[in-house]
Amino acid sequence: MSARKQAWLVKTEPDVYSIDDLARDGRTMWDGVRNYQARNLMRDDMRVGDPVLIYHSNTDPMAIVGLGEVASEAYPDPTAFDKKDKHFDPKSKADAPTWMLVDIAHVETFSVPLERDLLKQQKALEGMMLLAKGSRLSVQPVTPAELRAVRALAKKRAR
DNA sequence: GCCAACGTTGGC
DNA sequence: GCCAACGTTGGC
Repeated sequence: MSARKQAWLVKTEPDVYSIDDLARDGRTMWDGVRNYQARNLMRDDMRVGDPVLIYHSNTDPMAIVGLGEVASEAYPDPTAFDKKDKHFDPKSKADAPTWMLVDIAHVETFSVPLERDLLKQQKALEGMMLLAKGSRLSVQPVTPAELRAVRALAKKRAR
């Protein structure tokens, strides 16, 4: 028996890539992450099949909008090698890639987005990294209790 | 639009 | 190695 899967949360700006885009694509390279801590989590700690909450940041309303799952092992982020890409990084070399990513697959879109204000009201989510002041990490671990609370909330709010 | 929090860069 | 300056994230 495998250990309980680690759960995650990833942020995305819906203007750039939304849960609807993910639903349409089925799965996608989670590219463009340029933060070492976030990279390390994807590279070292994510496992295929881990659940991933999808969060819309920098938008109105900000909300957890659905669930995905890790769909690949980590591999080099090709956008780092592409001069024309916004996330091009001349320091990342093909034989020693700086930036790694995983694929994320769509699992479900919550019928009602779980807005940040609502999340903040949940006792069970008090310690959630997402809700901490100044928390900017775009790939973050989620505890089993937090995942359970979010899924329960999604079910309760479903219509 | 503002700005706090945080990460990175570069001069020394 | 320190730290000031700068850039970015992202909530408000």
